[in-house]
Amino acid sequence: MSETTSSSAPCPDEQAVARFVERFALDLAQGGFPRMAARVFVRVLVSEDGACTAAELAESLGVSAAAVSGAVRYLIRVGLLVREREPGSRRDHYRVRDDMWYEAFARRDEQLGGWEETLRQGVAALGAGTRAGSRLDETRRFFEFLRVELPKLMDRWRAQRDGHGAAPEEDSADSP
Amino acid sequence: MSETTSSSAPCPDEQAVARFVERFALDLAQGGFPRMAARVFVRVLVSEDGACTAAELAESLGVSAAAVSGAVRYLIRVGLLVREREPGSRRDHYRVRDDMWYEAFARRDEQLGGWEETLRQGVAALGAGTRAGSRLDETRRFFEFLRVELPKLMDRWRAQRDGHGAAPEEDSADSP
DNA sequence: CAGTTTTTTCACAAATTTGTGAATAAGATG
DNA sequence: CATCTTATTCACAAATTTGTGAAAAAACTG
Repeated sequence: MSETTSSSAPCPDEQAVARFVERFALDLAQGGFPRMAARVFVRVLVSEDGACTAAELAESLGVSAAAVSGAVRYLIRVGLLVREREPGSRRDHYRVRDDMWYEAFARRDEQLGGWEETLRQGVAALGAGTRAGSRLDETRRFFEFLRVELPKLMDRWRAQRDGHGAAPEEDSADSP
Repeated sequence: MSETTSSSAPCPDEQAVARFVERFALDLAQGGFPRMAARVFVRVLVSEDGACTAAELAESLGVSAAAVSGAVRYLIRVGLLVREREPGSRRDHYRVRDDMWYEAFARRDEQLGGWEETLRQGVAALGAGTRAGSRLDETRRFFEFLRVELPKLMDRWRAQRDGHGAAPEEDSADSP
Protein backbone atom coordinates (compact mmCIF):
# COMPACT_ATOMS: atom_id res chain seq x y z
CA MET A 1 0.00 0.00 0.00
CA SER A 2 2.17 2.84 -1.14
CA GLU A 3 0.55 4.68 -3.99
CA THR A 4 -2.68 5.78 -2.45
CA THR A 5 -1.96 7.55 0.78
CA SER A 6 -5.30 8.78 1.93
CA SER A 7 -4.94 8.08 5.60
CA SER A 8 -4.85 11.61 6.96
CA ALA A 9 -6.64 13.55 4.25
CA PRO A 10 -10.42 13.97 4.15
CA CYS A 11 -10.43 11.60 1.20
CA PRO A 12 -11.76 8.26 2.39
CA ASP A 13 -10.73 5.09 0.62
CA GLU A 14 -13.77 4.63 -1.57
CA GLN A 15 -13.15 0.94 -1.95
CA ALA A 16 -13.02 0.38 1.78
CA VAL A 17 -16.17 2.43 2.14
CA ALA A 18 -17.93 0.33 -0.48
CA ARG A 19 -16.88 -2.81 1.36
CA PHE A 20 -18.22 -1.40 4.57
CA VAL A 21 -21.51 -0.45 2.94
CA GLU A 22 -22.06 -3.99 1.73
CA ARG A 23 -21.03 -5.54 5.00
CA PHE A 24 -23.09 -3.37 7.30
CA ALA A 25 -26.06 -3.65 4.97
CA LEU A 26 -25.72 -7.40 5.21
CA ASP A 27 -25.67 -7.15 8.99
CA LEU A 28 -28.84 -5.13 8.95
CA ALA A 29 -30.49 -7.48 6.50
CA GLN A 30 -29.62 -10.29 8.86
CA GLY A 31 -31.53 -8.38 11.48
CA GLY A 32 -34.71 -8.31 9.47
CA PHE A 33 -34.16 -5.34 7.18
CA PRO A 34 -35.11 -5.61 3.52
CA ARG A 35 -31.84 -6.02 1.66
CA MET A 36 -32.08 -3.14 -0.75
CA ALA A 37 -33.37 -0.81 1.92
CA ALA A 38 -30.38 -1.70 4.05
CA ARG A 39 -27.95 -0.90 1.26
CA VAL A 40 -29.59 2.38 0.45
CA PHE A 41 -29.72 3.38 4.08
CA VAL A 42 -26.06 2.68 4.70
CA ARG A 43 -25.13 4.54 1.55
CA VAL A 44 -26.85 7.63 2.85
CA LEU A 45 -25.29 7.08 6.24
CA VAL A 46 -21.76 7.21 4.85
CA SER A 47 -22.34 10.21 2.62
CA GLU A 48 -20.57 13.28 3.88
CA ASP A 49 -23.72 15.42 4.09
CA GLY A 50 -25.92 12.64 5.33
CA ALA A 51 -28.10 13.08 2.27
CA CYS A 52 -28.16 11.70 -1.26
CA THR A 53 -30.19 11.98 -4.40
CA ALA A 54 -31.84 8.96 -5.93
CA ALA A 55 -29.49 9.16 -8.88
CA GLU A 56 -26.43 9.12 -6.63
CA LEU A 57 -27.74 6.11 -4.80
CA ALA A 58 -28.58 4.21 -7.97
CA GLU A 59 -25.18 4.98 -9.41
CA SER A 60 -23.05 4.20 -6.39
CA LEU A 61 -24.90 0.99 -5.65
CA GLY A 62 -25.27 -0.04 -9.25
CA VAL A 63 -28.99 -0.66 -9.02
CA SER A 64 -32.00 0.58 -10.91
CA ALA A 65 -33.93 3.73 -10.11
CA ALA A 66 -36.95 1.58 -9.35
CA ALA A 67 -35.10 -0.27 -6.64
CA VAL A 68 -34.06 3.00 -5.06
CA SER A 69 -37.61 4.28 -5.20
CA GLY A 70 -38.94 1.24 -3.37
CA ALA A 71 -36.19 1.31 -0.80
CA VAL A 72 -36.56 4.98 0.10
CA ARG A 73 -40.31 4.59 0.39
CA TYR A 74 -39.72 1.86 2.95
CA LEU A 75 -37.06 3.84 4.78
CA ILE A 76 -39.21 6.93 4.97
CA ARG A 77 -42.15 4.90 6.25
CA VAL A 78 -40.11 3.46 9.10
CA GLY A 79 -38.70 6.88 9.89
CA LEU A 80 -35.05 6.36 9.03
CA LEU A 81 -34.97 8.82 6.15
CA VAL A 82 -36.70 12.06 5.35
CA ARG A 83 -37.32 13.45 1.92
CA GLU A 84 -36.08 16.93 1.17
CA ARG A 85 -36.90 18.90 -1.90
CA GLU A 86 -34.83 21.96 -2.47
CA PRO A 87 -36.69 24.72 -4.29
CA GLY A 88 -34.08 25.32 -6.95
CA SER A 89 -33.54 21.68 -7.80
CA ARG A 90 -35.71 19.00 -9.28
CA ARG A 91 -34.04 16.23 -7.42
CA ASP A 92 -35.25 15.02 -4.08
CA HIS A 93 -32.68 14.51 -1.40
CA TYR A 94 -32.99 11.70 1.07
CA ARG A 95 -31.54 12.53 4.45
CA VAL A 96 -30.92 10.43 7.52
CA ARG A 97 -32.81 11.73 10.52
CA ASP A 98 -30.61 12.90 13.34
CA ASP A 99 -32.66 10.88 15.79
CA MET A 100 -33.10 7.99 13.42
CA TRP A 101 -32.74 5.23 15.99
CA TYR A 102 -35.21 6.88 18.27
CA GLU A 103 -37.69 6.85 15.45
CA ALA A 104 -36.94 3.26 14.57
CA PHE A 105 -37.75 2.17 18.10
CA ALA A 106 -40.85 4.28 18.25
CA ARG A 107 -42.29 2.27 15.36
CA ARG A 108 -41.38 -0.89 17.20
CA ASP A 109 -43.74 0.23 19.91
CA GLU A 110 -46.68 0.24 17.58
CA GLN A 111 -45.86 -3.31 16.65
CA LEU A 112 -45.64 -4.28 20.29
CA GLY A 113 -49.06 -2.83 20.95
CA GLY A 114 -50.49 -4.97 18.18
CA TRP A 115 -48.88 -8.07 19.60
CA GLU A 116 -50.34 -7.34 23.00
CA GLU A 117 -53.79 -7.22 21.51
CA THR A 118 -53.28 -10.53 19.77
CA LEU A 119 -52.08 -12.05 23.02
CA ARG A 120 -55.10 -10.74 24.87
CA GLN A 121 -57.28 -12.69 22.49
CA GLY A 122 -55.13 -15.73 23.04
CA VAL A 123 -55.56 -15.54 26.78
CA ALA A 124 -59.29 -15.29 26.29
CA ALA A 125 -59.32 -18.30 23.98
CA LEU A 126 -57.34 -20.44 26.39
CA GLY A 127 -58.97 -19.25 29.57
CA ALA A 128 -57.10 -17.10 32.01
CA GLY A 129 -57.14 -19.84 34.58
CA THR A 130 -55.29 -22.42 32.52
CA ARG A 131 -51.56 -22.82 32.69
CA ALA A 132 -51.29 -22.03 29.01
CA GLY A 133 -53.44 -18.95 29.51
CA SER A 134 -51.29 -17.58 32.29
CA ARG A 135 -48.13 -18.34 30.33
CA LEU A 136 -49.52 -16.36 27.47
CA ASP A 137 -50.48 -13.55 29.75
CA GLU A 138 -46.97 -13.33 31.06
CA THR A 139 -45.81 -12.94 27.51
CA ARG A 140 -48.32 -10.16 27.05
CA ARG A 141 -47.03 -8.42 30.16
CA PHE A 142 -43.50 -8.72 28.85
CA PHE A 143 -44.42 -6.91 25.67
CA GLU A 144 -46.28 -4.33 27.68
CA PHE A 145 -43.17 -3.85 29.76
CA LEU A 146 -41.12 -3.28 26.65
CA ARG A 147 -43.64 -0.90 25.17
CA VAL A 148 -43.42 1.23 28.28
CA GLU A 149 -39.72 0.93 28.95
CA LEU A 150 -38.21 1.22 25.49
CA PRO A 151 -39.24 4.85 25.05
CA LYS A 152 -37.69 5.62 28.41
CA LEU A 153 -34.53 3.89 27.33
CA MET A 154 -34.49 5.96 24.17
CA ASP A 155 -34.87 9.13 26.19
CA ARG A 156 -31.88 8.14 28.24
CA TRP A 157 -29.92 7.56 25.04
CA ARG A 158 -30.84 10.99 23.81
CA ALA A 159 -29.82 12.54 27.09
CA GLN A 160 -26.52 10.71 27.14
CA ARG A 161 -25.81 11.68 23.56
CA ASP A 162 -26.69 15.34 23.91
CA GLY A 163 -25.68 16.22 27.43
CA HIS A 164 -23.23 13.39 27.79
CA GLY A 165 -19.81 12.91 29.36
CA ALA A 166 -19.73 15.60 32.00
CA ALA A 167 -22.46 14.42 34.33
CA PRO A 168 -22.10 10.73 35.08
CA GLU A 169 -25.29 9.96 36.93
CA GLU A 170 -25.02 6.45 38.19
CA ASP A 171 -28.69 6.19 39.05
CA SER A 172 -29.44 5.54 35.43
CA ALA A 173 -31.81 2.58 35.60
CA ASP A 174 -33.47 2.97 38.95
CA SER A 175 -37.05 2.52 39.81
CA PRO A 176 -38.13 5.23 42.22
CA MET B 1 -66.61 -36.58 22.35
CA SER B 2 -66.38 -32.84 22.05
CA GLU B 3 -69.39 -31.26 20.46
CA THR B 4 -70.14 -28.49 22.88
CA THR B 5 -67.82 -25.68 23.78
CA SER B 6 -68.02 -25.26 27.50
CA SER B 7 -66.67 -21.80 27.99
CA SER B 8 -66.00 -21.86 31.69
CA ALA B 9 -64.43 -25.29 31.97
CA PRO B 10 -60.69 -25.85 31.47
CA CYS B 11 -61.53 -26.93 27.94
CA PRO B 12 -60.39 -24.17 25.62
CA ASP B 13 -62.12 -23.64 22.32
CA GLU B 14 -59.69 -25.45 20.09
CA GLN B 15 -60.80 -23.55 17.06
CA ALA B 16 -60.21 -20.20 18.70
CA VAL B 17 -56.83 -21.41 19.87
CA ALA B 18 -55.91 -22.50 16.38
CA ARG B 19 -56.92 -19.09 15.09
CA PHE B 20 -54.78 -17.44 17.71
CA VAL B 21 -51.81 -19.65 16.87
CA GLU B 22 -51.93 -18.63 13.26
CA ARG B 23 -52.43 -14.97 14.03
CA PHE B 24 -49.70 -14.60 16.60
CA ALA B 25 -47.34 -16.64 14.48
CA LEU B 26 -48.05 -14.22 11.68
CA ASP B 27 -47.29 -11.30 13.98
CA LEU B 28 -43.98 -12.84 14.93
CA ALA B 29 -43.15 -13.63 11.32
CA GLN B 30 -43.81 -9.98 10.56
CA GLY B 31 -41.20 -9.19 13.15
CA GLY B 32 -38.52 -11.19 11.42
CA PHE B 33 -39.21 -14.71 12.63
CA PRO B 34 -39.07 -17.60 10.17
CA ARG B 35 -42.67 -18.51 9.54
CA MET B 36 -42.62 -22.15 10.43
CA ALA B 37 -40.55 -21.49 13.52
CA ALA B 38 -43.12 -18.95 14.63
CA ARG B 39 -45.97 -21.41 14.23
CA VAL B 40 -44.17 -24.16 16.08
CA PHE B 41 -43.18 -21.82 18.87
CA VAL B 42 -46.69 -20.52 19.42
CA ARG B 43 -48.05 -24.05 19.38
CA VAL B 44 -45.75 -24.99 22.22
CA LEU B 45 -46.61 -21.77 23.98
CA VAL B 46 -50.33 -22.60 24.06
CA SER B 47 -49.88 -26.20 25.12
CA GLU B 48 -51.01 -26.79 28.66
CA ASP B 49 -47.65 -28.19 29.83
CA GLY B 50 -45.58 -25.80 27.81
CA ALA B 51 -44.03 -28.74 26.01
CA CYS B 52 -44.88 -30.80 22.94
CA THR B 53 -43.50 -33.70 20.98
CA ALA B 54 -42.57 -33.33 17.37
CA ALA B 55 -45.44 -35.60 16.41
CA GLU B 56 -47.94 -33.45 18.28
CA LEU B 57 -46.63 -30.35 16.58
CA ALA B 58 -46.69 -31.89 13.12
CA GLU B 59 -50.21 -33.16 13.65
CA SER B 60 -51.74 -30.04 15.17
CA LEU B 61 -50.16 -27.77 12.60
CA GLY B 62 -50.68 -30.10 9.69
CA VAL B 63 -47.09 -29.95 8.54
CA SER B 64 -44.39 -32.50 7.85
CA ALA B 65 -42.00 -33.91 10.42
CA ALA B 66 -39.16 -32.38 8.45
CA ALA B 67 -40.59 -28.91 8.84
CA VAL B 68 -40.90 -29.42 12.57
CA SER B 69 -37.34 -30.64 12.76
CA GLY B 70 -36.01 -27.55 11.06
CA ALA B 71 -38.14 -25.22 13.12
CA VAL B 72 -37.17 -26.65 16.49
CA ARG B 73 -33.53 -26.58 15.54
CA TYR B 74 -33.87 -22.87 14.90
CA LEU B 75 -35.85 -22.27 18.07
CA ILE B 76 -33.37 -24.14 20.20
CA ARG B 77 -30.49 -22.24 18.66
CA VAL B 78 -32.04 -18.89 19.51
CA GLY B 79 -32.86 -20.10 23.00
CA LEU B 80 -36.64 -20.09 22.88
CA LEU B 81 -37.05 -23.86 23.28
CA VAL B 82 -35.15 -26.54 25.08
CA ARG B 83 -35.11 -30.19 24.17
CA GLU B 84 -36.06 -32.66 26.83
CA ARG B 85 -35.62 -36.36 26.53
CA GLU B 86 -37.42 -38.37 29.14
CA PRO B 87 -35.64 -41.63 29.95
CA GLY B 88 -38.65 -43.84 29.53
CA SER B 89 -39.82 -42.38 26.27
CA ARG B 90 -38.33 -42.25 22.83
CA ARG B 91 -39.91 -38.97 21.96
CA ASP B 92 -38.16 -35.71 22.55
CA HIS B 93 -40.18 -32.98 24.18
CA TYR B 94 -39.68 -29.39 23.20
CA ARG B 95 -40.29 -27.03 26.05
CA VAL B 96 -40.52 -23.26 26.20
CA ARG B 97 -37.91 -21.79 28.50
CA ASP B 98 -39.35 -20.00 31.48
CA ASP B 99 -37.06 -17.05 30.79
CA MET B 100 -37.45 -17.33 27.07
CA TRP B 101 -37.58 -13.62 26.36
CA TYR B 102 -34.51 -12.99 28.43
CA GLU B 103 -32.70 -15.52 26.31
CA ALA B 104 -34.00 -14.06 23.11
CA PHE B 105 -32.60 -10.66 24.03
CA ALA B 106 -29.32 -12.13 25.16
CA ARG B 107 -28.73 -13.40 21.64
CA ARG B 108 -29.59 -9.98 20.33
CA ASP B 109 -26.62 -8.70 22.27
CA GLU B 110 -24.24 -10.92 20.39
CA GLN B 111 -25.62 -9.50 17.19
CA LEU B 112 -25.19 -5.97 18.48
CA GLY B 113 -21.58 -6.67 19.31
CA GLY B 114 -20.98 -7.79 15.75
CA TRP B 115 -22.58 -4.67 14.39
CA GLU B 116 -20.38 -2.52 16.56
CA GLU B 117 -17.32 -4.16 15.13
CA THR B 118 -18.53 -3.59 11.60
CA LEU B 119 -19.17 0.04 12.42
CA ARG B 120 -15.72 0.46 13.88
CA GLN B 121 -14.30 -0.58 10.54
CA GLY B 122 -16.61 1.86 8.83
CA VAL B 123 -15.38 4.73 10.98
CA ALA B 124 -11.82 3.76 10.14
CA ALA B 125 -12.59 3.65 6.43
CA LEU B 126 -14.23 7.06 6.44
CA GLY B 127 -11.86 8.74 8.83
CA ALA B 128 -12.93 9.66 12.32
CA GLY B 129 -12.65 13.33 11.52
CA THR B 130 -15.12 13.39 8.67
CA ARG B 131 -18.75 14.16 9.20
CA ALA B 132 -19.72 10.75 7.87
CA GLY B 133 -17.23 9.13 10.20
CA SER B 134 -18.57 10.82 13.27
CA ARG B 135 -22.13 10.04 12.22
CA LEU B 136 -21.20 6.41 11.94
CA ASP B 137 -19.48 6.50 15.28
CA GLU B 138 -22.61 7.84 16.89
CA THR B 139 -24.44 4.87 15.48
CA ARG B 140 -21.81 2.61 16.95
CA ARG B 141 -22.23 4.24 20.34
CA PHE B 142 -25.96 3.74 20.10
CA PHE B 143 -25.55 0.02 19.60
CA GLU B 144 -23.05 -0.06 22.40
CA PHE B 145 -25.58 1.69 24.59
CA LEU B 146 -28.17 -0.93 23.74
CA ARG B 147 -25.79 -3.79 24.33
CA VAL B 148 -25.12 -2.50 27.80
CA GLU B 149 -28.61 -1.38 28.70
CA LEU B 150 -30.76 -4.18 27.32
CA PRO B 151 -29.46 -6.77 29.79
CA LYS B 152 -30.20 -4.34 32.60
CA LEU B 153 -33.68 -3.88 31.25
CA MET B 154 -34.16 -7.62 31.17
CA ASP B 155 -33.03 -7.88 34.76
CA ARG B 156 -35.61 -5.33 35.70
CA TRP B 157 -38.24 -7.34 33.87
CA ARG B 158 -37.24 -10.45 35.73
CA ALA B 159 -37.38 -8.62 39.03
CA GLN B 160 -40.78 -7.16 38.28
CA ARG B 161 -42.11 -10.54 37.22
CA ASP B 162 -40.74 -12.50 40.15
CA GLY B 163 -40.83 -9.79 42.78
CA HIS B 164 -44.20 -8.16 42.92
CA GLY B 165 -46.74 -10.62 41.80
CA ALA B 166 -48.87 -9.20 44.58
CA ALA B 167 -48.13 -5.52 44.29
CA PRO B 168 -50.64 -4.31 41.74
CA GLU B 169 -49.59 -1.29 39.78
CA GLU B 170 -52.80 -0.14 38.20
CA ASP B 171 -51.06 1.55 35.34
CA SER B 172 -51.81 -1.43 33.18
CA ALA B 173 -53.13 -0.67 29.74
CA ASP B 174 -56.77 -1.02 30.58
CA SER B 175 -58.87 0.46 27.84
CA PRO B 176 -62.48 -0.67 27.95
C1' DC C 1 -27.77 -57.12 18.55
C1' DA C 2 -32.15 -57.13 16.16
C1' DG C 3 -36.50 -54.49 16.07
C1' DT C 4 -39.04 -50.18 16.54
C1' DT C 5 -39.80 -45.66 16.91
C1' DT C 6 -38.30 -40.97 16.35
C1' DT C 7 -35.42 -37.54 14.32
C1' DT C 8 -32.61 -35.72 10.75
C1' DT C 9 -30.91 -35.10 6.08
C1' DC C 10 -31.36 -34.35 1.18
C1' DA C 11 -33.06 -33.33 -3.50
C1' DC C 12 -36.60 -31.09 -5.33
C1' DA C 13 -41.09 -28.42 -5.87
C1' DA C 14 -43.91 -24.55 -4.53
C1' DA C 15 -44.30 -20.02 -3.06
C1' DT C 16 -42.76 -15.71 -1.76
C1' DT C 17 -39.62 -12.02 -2.21
C1' DT C 18 -36.73 -8.93 -4.79
C1' DG C 19 -34.96 -6.26 -8.63
C1' DT C 20 -35.34 -4.75 -13.51
C1' DG C 21 -36.84 -2.32 -17.75
C1' DA C 22 -40.24 0.22 -19.85
C1' DA C 23 -44.02 3.07 -19.50
C1' DT C 24 -46.44 6.65 -16.84
C1' DA C 25 -47.04 10.39 -13.77
C1' DA C 26 -45.51 14.45 -11.35
C1' DG C 27 -43.02 18.92 -11.20
C1' DA C 28 -40.31 22.65 -12.54
C1' DT C 29 -38.65 25.94 -16.11
C1' DG C 30 -38.34 28.84 -20.07
C1' DC D 1 -48.11 25.64 -22.41
C1' DA D 2 -44.39 22.81 -24.23
C1' DT D 3 -40.48 20.55 -22.64
C1' DC D 4 -37.33 18.79 -19.85
C1' DT D 5 -36.04 16.21 -15.70
C1' DT D 6 -37.02 13.26 -11.98
C1' DA D 7 -39.86 9.91 -9.51
C1' DT D 8 -43.10 6.12 -9.42
C1' DT D 9 -45.72 2.19 -11.05
C1' DC D 10 -46.34 -2.22 -13.31
C1' DA D 11 -45.62 -6.80 -15.40
C1' DC D 12 -42.34 -9.97 -15.40
C1' DA D 13 -37.80 -12.49 -14.53
C1' DA D 14 -34.40 -13.99 -11.26
C1' DA D 15 -33.19 -15.51 -6.92
C1' DT D 16 -33.90 -16.78 -2.40
C1' DT D 17 -36.64 -18.96 0.97
C1' DT D 18 -39.67 -22.57 2.61
C1' DG D 19 -41.85 -27.00 2.98
C1' DT D 20 -42.32 -31.87 1.39
C1' DG D 21 -41.57 -36.89 0.71
C1' DA D 22 -38.47 -40.44 0.98
C1' DA D 23 -34.42 -42.37 2.71
C1' DA D 24 -30.92 -42.62 6.24
C1' DA D 25 -29.37 -42.14 10.87
C1' DA D 26 -29.89 -42.19 15.77
C1' DA D 27 -31.67 -43.88 20.03
C1' DC D 28 -34.12 -46.67 23.08
C1' DT D 29 -36.16 -51.49 24.10
C1' DG D 30 -36.29 -56.19 24.89
